[in-house]
Amino acid sequence: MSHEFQNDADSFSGTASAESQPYAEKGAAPVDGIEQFIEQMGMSAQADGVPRIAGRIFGYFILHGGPVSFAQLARELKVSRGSVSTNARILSAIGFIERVTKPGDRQDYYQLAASPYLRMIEGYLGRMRRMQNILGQANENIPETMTATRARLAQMNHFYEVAVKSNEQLLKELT
Amino acid sequence: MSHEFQNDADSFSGTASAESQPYAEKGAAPVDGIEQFIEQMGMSAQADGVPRIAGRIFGYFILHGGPVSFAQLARELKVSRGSVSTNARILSAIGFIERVTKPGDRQDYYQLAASPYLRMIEGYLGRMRRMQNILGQANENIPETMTATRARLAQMNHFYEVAVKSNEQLLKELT
DNA sequence: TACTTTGTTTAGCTCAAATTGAACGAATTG
DNA sequence: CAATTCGTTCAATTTGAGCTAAACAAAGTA
Repeated sequence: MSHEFQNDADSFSGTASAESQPYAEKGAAPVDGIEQFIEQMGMSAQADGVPRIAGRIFGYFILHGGPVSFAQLARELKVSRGSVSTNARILSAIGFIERVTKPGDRQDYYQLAASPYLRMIEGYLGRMRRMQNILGQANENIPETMTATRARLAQMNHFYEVAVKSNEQLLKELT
Repeated sequence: MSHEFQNDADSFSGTASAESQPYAEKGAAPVDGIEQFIEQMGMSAQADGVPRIAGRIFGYFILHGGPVSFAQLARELKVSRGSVSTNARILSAIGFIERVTKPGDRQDYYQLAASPYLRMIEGYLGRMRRMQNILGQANENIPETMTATRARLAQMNHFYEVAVKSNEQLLKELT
């Protein structure tokens, strides 16, 4: 096995090994670091406008890393297959996780992407450039006569230019 | 007047000066750069998980800058006083706008804050530190034996450390 | 004191997005 | 070919948040 996750290599919670469920029972509060982390990632995601389940899945992969089957995700996170389907697709579209195949296994497997954090920065950059776009339009459409307004827009644009450069730099550093 | 906004110094849309309403009539699409910018800021905010009206108010202030009365905001953006109340409070809590008073005037006035963009970065920093917090907890609660997991968490933490430093640097640059 | 103006708060409506569950099609296996 | 298994999709439900309108409190003004 490529990772040393618990004695049960296929599962956090040992669902496969019968009765004992050290955490994640019912709708109870997180009972240990694992559950807690996953849950916090969910909350965090939600706060950032991302579906909570996507956050939980991402959290799960940060902890687990290695290839995890679609079914296992649904089982361990206790969500419907539908949710796993959509949210895993979201995550892999962003580039946080990626699909992998196991020869002779029909199931879908996912694993943590190589550098999910770079994608995070790329996300920021995307939003900033979108803002610069809006500013560009404003610059075209707002009359010359409104000099103070145009000055503020220019200032705002300047901010984004510096910020974009800074994050591009950061991206390089982390590569 | 401290700003050269249209001939009507108190209003974008000249509501005060009777019938003409060059833009912003009914629920119609934006008809010029001003309206368009405000609306795009609203959409942008919404996409970032911020109430749309907060975004529109912020957009309004980027364009207008100067002290604007509470009532005027509600009137020109065509939103309820309740919405103005809550959203202006949000924006001033973040530090994007600030309340000012006019002697002998009971109304609330708001104006664009001195450096709203710095606050934006501070916002990023806050979220990143919150993530580092979560990672700190995980580091405490996750058993030593799960070395690969802990390695991934450490890597994640490293990312945030670098990112935080980078943004602190950016903050300095812009000050 | 009655009346107006101003901002906040609260209850309720609306709307969008998340999540589920079931139906479905594709692939596999017996 | 039946019977499973798997992932996607779609309809329905739930949830939550934004927004409004109305009630309200505070602070003038007549």
